[in-house]
Amino acid sequence: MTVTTRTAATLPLALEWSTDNCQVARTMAILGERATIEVLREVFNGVRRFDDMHRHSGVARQVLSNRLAMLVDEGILRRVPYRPEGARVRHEYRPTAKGLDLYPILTAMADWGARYVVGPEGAPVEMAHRGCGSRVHAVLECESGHRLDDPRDVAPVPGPGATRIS
Amino acid sequence: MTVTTRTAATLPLALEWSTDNCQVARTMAILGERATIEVLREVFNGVRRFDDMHRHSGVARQVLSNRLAMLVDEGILRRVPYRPEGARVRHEYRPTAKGLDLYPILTAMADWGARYVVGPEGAPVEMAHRGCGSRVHAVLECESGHRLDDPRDVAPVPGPGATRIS
DNA sequence: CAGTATCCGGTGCGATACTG
DNA sequence: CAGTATCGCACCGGATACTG
Repeated sequence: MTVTTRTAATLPLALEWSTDNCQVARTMAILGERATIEVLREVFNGVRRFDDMHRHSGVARQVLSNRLAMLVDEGILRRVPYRPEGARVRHEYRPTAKGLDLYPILTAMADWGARYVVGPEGAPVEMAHRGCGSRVHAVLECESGHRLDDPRDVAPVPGPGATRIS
Repeated sequence: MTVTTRTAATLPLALEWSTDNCQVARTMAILGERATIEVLREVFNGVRRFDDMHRHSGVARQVLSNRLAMLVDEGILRRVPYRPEGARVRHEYRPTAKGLDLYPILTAMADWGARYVVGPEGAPVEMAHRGCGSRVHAVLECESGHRLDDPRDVAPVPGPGATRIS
């Protein structure tokens, strides 16, 4: 036994389970590149056209092009054609439902970052409730309705897609 | 005006605000590398010794060494010496409070990944409430007590650390 | 305005070998 | 067992130039 302590004896040990195809790692594989998170921030902030994103974020055009294509390919953004009056057709990038569902992830990162990685001047960005204007945070809740304020009450367990290691 | 639509007129336009030092990007800079998330998963799963992590995760020794040092340096993990009886002193890596506070991020990613990036066999990993065993999810809640089930009710706004552009 | 083509540098990561 | 040293490749990302 190499693992020293486990709080609950019913929780299986990680060493007995494969972590291949872990959905957290897969999610990070999509979001983890630096340019990707910059592109997403622009889109969620309402900046949706190529050149505006380029100027505002500073991401190189080639990289921006690559990331936008990848995010469209993943179904996180979609290209929407529109026509400014008197001009030819243009495209803008908007989040899909799958893209909007990234908000809990971005909010959780904004919360953690605000607490641990920003200086005394405060966080550059916050999440707000459109309805009432209050700040929004990501909180943990279990399906029995308990709210988990202490992260030590959480533990990863193998899901239905886990595979046992010999 | 290059931005096409905004739901609430009170929300400032992103183009007027610098996104430098955004805490989401900074957080991603720490967590975004592939090996980092693998290391964190091992630690949160209770695998805390170097060689166990190496064998179980498949991360190369040099990379594992680098990531562990970085995470200790960031205050997310700490090295804890211990002595198995009859052996010389060893070290294990444990999450700090700052590290445990990553749970909302990891849970939000597990939720999103389970919905969008895993096959029909189901998610390999889930989060559980130690107290009652129920599955744990990350939900959005505002400081006025509203629960936000629709991510379209969220909008990023400049925080106290934001700086106006010219 | 909205990209693509091409080149190049930095580095994340894997593999192998070595140390206390 | 728990790392460090070294090598090499792949790839992300920046800069410049070109196209419809």
